[in-house]
Amino acid sequence: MTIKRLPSYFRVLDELTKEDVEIVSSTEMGRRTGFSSEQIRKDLAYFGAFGTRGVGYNVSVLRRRIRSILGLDRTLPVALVGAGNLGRALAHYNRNQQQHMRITHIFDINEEIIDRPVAGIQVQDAREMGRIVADTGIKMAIVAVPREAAQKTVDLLAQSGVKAVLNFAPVRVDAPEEVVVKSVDLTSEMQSLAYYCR
Amino acid sequence: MTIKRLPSYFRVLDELTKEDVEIVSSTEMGRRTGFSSEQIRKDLAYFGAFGTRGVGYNVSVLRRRIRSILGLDRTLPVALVGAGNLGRALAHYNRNQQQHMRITHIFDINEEIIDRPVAGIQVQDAREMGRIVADTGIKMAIVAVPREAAQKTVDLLAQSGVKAVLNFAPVRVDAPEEVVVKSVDLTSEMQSLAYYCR
DNA sequence: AATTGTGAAGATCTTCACAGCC
DNA sequence: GGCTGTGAAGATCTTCACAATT
Repeated sequence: MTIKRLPSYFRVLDELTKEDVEIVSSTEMGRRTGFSSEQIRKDLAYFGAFGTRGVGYNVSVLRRRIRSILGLDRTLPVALVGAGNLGRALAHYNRNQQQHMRITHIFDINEEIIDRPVAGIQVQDAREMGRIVADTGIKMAIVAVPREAAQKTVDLLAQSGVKAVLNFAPVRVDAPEEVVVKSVDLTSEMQSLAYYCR
Repeated sequence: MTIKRLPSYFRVLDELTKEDVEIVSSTEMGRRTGFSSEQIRKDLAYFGAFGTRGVGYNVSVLRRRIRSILGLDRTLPVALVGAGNLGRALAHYNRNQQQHMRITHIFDINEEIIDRPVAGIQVQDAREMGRIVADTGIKMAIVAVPREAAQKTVDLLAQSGVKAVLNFAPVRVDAPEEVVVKSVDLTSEMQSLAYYCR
């Protein structure tokens, strides 16, 4: 709900920081994010009132606050499971993007790519994943394995202490209540868009 | 709303077809998709009643009906714009997946990859995109360009007759009312998941 | 004068509950 | 007896409208 929109606000606040803007109104944030100004005020008020009536929001204060709410004030280590086409693309993408979260471990079962580097990270044997993830205390994982392997992968990750999973396998996966799974199914997205192509 | 869920139903119906199941209840569909049975019945009833009371839904009839609603009874040609890491991964992914929609054109502005093949398709010069998309009547496009180029890319696609866009650039893009844009922002997805990692 | 924060109204989406049909 | 189709109730999400504050 609100959490889903915070990253948009965060991105806009980054833009505004680069533009040396110090104060921003909910209306201007709305113009840049596509959400309504009331929505934005409600969202921000939900975590405590950060604005000044008659003035607006202090960009740097609000940015830091959202960063802290999202837990991005410390760089978050991420495990990537599956180094096929999609997994490798995600690894490269992540390397070129962010500082707030970084893929630090990559796992696969394919003998041919184990020990080889992908985006500067050595691929590790997926059979050791449980131990390594638990030992390093990794809390977030990206699953880019074939659909048949997805449920077992998520089971193992959950068991190893992972709290959030971004799943790219086109299948529904169950997880214990304390683990959040967000699925991105590219085939489904495209199929639903096909509806609008007549 | 309903449209978003149809691809899940479609996938389950494919599974059931492979398992030689002829009749399925909304309860069983719910078990497999994670949606409630009432939800599923409402969704299906919205497009006309396909079930038989006391019995269930005929798998092959329902599958064909959903395929037709989504417009996937003819293979849909798709243009991919941007052949960087992500674009190339999407091209390979699409080649290995589906028959219902196929990437038939790839465009980029990088001279070094124009005319080279990606996933068996020759990359074309993005400066010719408008003409080619309009001439071939392509209605769906995947945008995997840098954020700075996203809005102009969508503008050109919309102008060339595209009706649906799957956008991977991490930025809000505006489009005319008759064009549907669905954005998948991997950074945003990960950032909102970070919230659950404490 | 401008802009936030928020209760109330409105819209949308989901679940409940059961009549209707096989 | 079992399952669909659906109006009504409930829940959730969004917008409206305005008092509070600078």
